[in-house]
Parts: sequence; structure tokens; C-alpha cells
Amino acid sequence: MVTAAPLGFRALPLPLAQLSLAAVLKCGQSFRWSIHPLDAALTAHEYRLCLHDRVVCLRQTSDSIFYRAVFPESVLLGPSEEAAREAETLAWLRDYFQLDIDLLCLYKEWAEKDAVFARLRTRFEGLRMLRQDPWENLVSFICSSNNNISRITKMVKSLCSHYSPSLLSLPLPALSSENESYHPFPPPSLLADPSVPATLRALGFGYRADFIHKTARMLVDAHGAHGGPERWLQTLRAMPTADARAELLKLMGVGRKVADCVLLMSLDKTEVIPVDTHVHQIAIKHYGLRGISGKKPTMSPALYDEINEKLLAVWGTHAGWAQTVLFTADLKSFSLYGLPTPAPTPTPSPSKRRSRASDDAGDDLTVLVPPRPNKRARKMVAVSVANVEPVEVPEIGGVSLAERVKGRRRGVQTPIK
DNA sequence: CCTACACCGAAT
DNA sequence: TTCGGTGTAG
Repeated sequence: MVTAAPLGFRALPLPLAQLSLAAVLKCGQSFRWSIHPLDAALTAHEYRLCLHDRVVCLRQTSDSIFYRAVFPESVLLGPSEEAAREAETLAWLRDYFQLDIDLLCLYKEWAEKDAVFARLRTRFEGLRMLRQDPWENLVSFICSSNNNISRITKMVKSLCSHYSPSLLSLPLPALSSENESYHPFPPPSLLADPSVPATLRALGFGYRADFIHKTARMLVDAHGAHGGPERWLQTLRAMPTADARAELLKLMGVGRKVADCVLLMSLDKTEVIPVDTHVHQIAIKHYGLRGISGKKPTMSPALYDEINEKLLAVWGTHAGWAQTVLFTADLKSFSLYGLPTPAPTPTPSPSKRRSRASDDAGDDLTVLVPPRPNKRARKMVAVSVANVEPVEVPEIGGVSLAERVKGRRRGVQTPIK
């Protein structure tokens, strides 16, 4: 069913299998999108994110993304400036969702290499890694320690509304006449103030309040207050994985797991696999990893590396992407929000039936795929804009992916010891 | 290098 | 108690 673009929206033809907003925006990568149901049956939603100068609004059908940007009340703009803004928004979309990466191509490669993935792939289509703002990503994941998605989301929104002025206010898309105000993510300088720890604690951040404040202070001290820290974080994208990780680990509240999340989700390190206890359990179950000998499931650096190298060998250069796709299916929150909660795949031997999605792969699957040099999936996704001349999207921001990821290989296998 | 333990708050 | 961790001290 091809739907006409809602009023004020532009259409961006894109198959659901290339990008599923419902999956990507709720899977624990980003915590700041607001999600509004468009009908009582919860079959469609509008997603909104406040950037520094505009609010991006998205909707999706089976074959298109619809997008628009809303700006604060300002001087009247001419047609050319309007067009420029349109182009910026589209460019942002392509960059943020990394639309020059062909997800189908990646799924195909993972399925060929990994029987577990091959079996589960149809359950979560369109799951891709975002290319997030590093500063926001960093702070969000400092908040993630010993925490869950629901509370992280509340904390991040609370952080924005308390430390960053409202950019604009917008009526909810449907089912209500209320307004919602939109706040950008606060810059490091605003979180480096001495009053911040007490304030954040009062907001329920707990011990993370000190982490955030100290990290902000470290970055401002080292790189200045006016976009310096943000620019410096961006430079980590051009750095080998191991070097970028070492920089992140200097920050307060940033351990291996948080550092790896930032490397994967905002610093272009596609091969990095953040390892938590959940990933560990699945790695044991399906990929032949050793468990912990003792009783305390405390993750040692050596074990972390072992898991990481093992899964990297299975999935290759985009191992971090593959891990996200695979383990997102296990998220409880996915039963919410009208995602097509994957019906359990019929198992040849239906002796066991469990509720958790990942258990469906069968228990005796110990997959041992020899590591193989992997050619990057870079076939571009055809993109065009309705009512505008079709636009091909060869690369992002003038910099090809090959350029961005160049020289990363060395860091991949480097153990931390 | 590796192991306890505290730390906040919500869920169980 | 446990959890989608990290800093600190041994």
C-alpha cells in the first residue's frame, strides 16, 4: 500500500528491510526520540528528535520514510533558504541512518557465515546501527550502567529539559491537543558547572551524576568550552579503534563496555562488540564460549576480549552491527510499540519452547565459522525524494565510508593487555 | 592482571 | 537480591 505523504512531509522511498524505525529507534541505541502513536491501534507512529536547530519528524510505511523538519519561529525565509534547509535535513537523515550501507547485503553475508543468524534474520528486519552524535552518545551510555532502557530514557530527557532551553514547542501529531516542547542535548560546558552533581542527583541520576560532571569537566578542561569537546570526539572517528578506545577509557564513568558502545554507535567502529552479561550468556549458548568458572558472573577483561574476538571471527568487519541485530530480538521492550513481535519460528524438533526469542535458534547449534576476510557491504541504497528530482546517494557528507573506516583493521584484533 | 566491594534506583 | 558497569583498593 503506497501512501501519499502526509501534509508537510517529504517522501523518501526506502524498503522496510533497509530501515525499520520501530526497531532501530527503540532498541537501546538512542534514548531521545519521542514516539507518538498516530492511531488507537498503535499501527503507526511519528518519531521526533530535537537537533540543535530543528526538530526532525519521521513516519514510515512499508516502502517509504516520510520526513519533515520544524524550525523555531524566525525571520521569513526565501525559497532558496527553504530548499537549503530541506537539503540539510535530507543530508542529516542519510548520515544518521547511514543509508549508504546496504543492510540487505550485510544480512546476507551474516546469514552465510552464521547459521544462528540465518535462522533468526527474518524476525527483525531493518535493524541497523545509527551514526549518533558522540557527546550525546557518551553521556547516555554513562547513564546506562546498572540500568535499563526505560530509566535511561527518562534520565536523558530529564537532562535535556533541565540543562538546555526549549528550542520550540509542537502539538502532538494525533489523539491529543497537547503540546510538547523540544530540547536539544546540552553541550559539555553546561554540564561542567560545579552545581551539576547535586542537581543530577536530585534528578535521580545516583552515582552517575558525578561521572557525567567529571567527564564534562575533563573534556572542557582539555578542549575548551565552545564546541571543542564535541569536535575532539568527532576526531576519534578517524582514529584506529584501539586508540579511540584508549581515549574514551580516560573519561570518568567510562569502562570497556561504555567505551565500546560509543565506538560502535557514534565513532564508526563497525566491528566493535559491546559485551554485557546478556551477550555473554548468548555467546555461551550459541557460539561455544566458555562460561565463568566461579559463581560470580563478574566480567574480567580477559573474558571480555575472548568473547569479542570470538564473535568478531564469526561475523567479520560489521560484527558490532550483527550483534545488535541478533540481540535486539531479545529485548523485552520490543513486545511494546506494535513491533511485529516475532512469532516463534517453527522448530523442527519442537521439544523445547521458550519465551525468549533468541532461544529459538535451537540449543545444539555450536557455530564455528572460520574467520574470512570480508568485503564491505557498500552497495548504495537507491534514494529519491518525492516531488523533488530523484537523488542518488553515493556517499555521506562528501566522505566515503571507505575513507572513514580506513586504517581501522589494526585495532580490531589488538587485545588489551 | 584479577578479584572484591560500594554505589543508586527499580524490578523481583 | 539482581541487573544492560565502573572506580577503587587490595
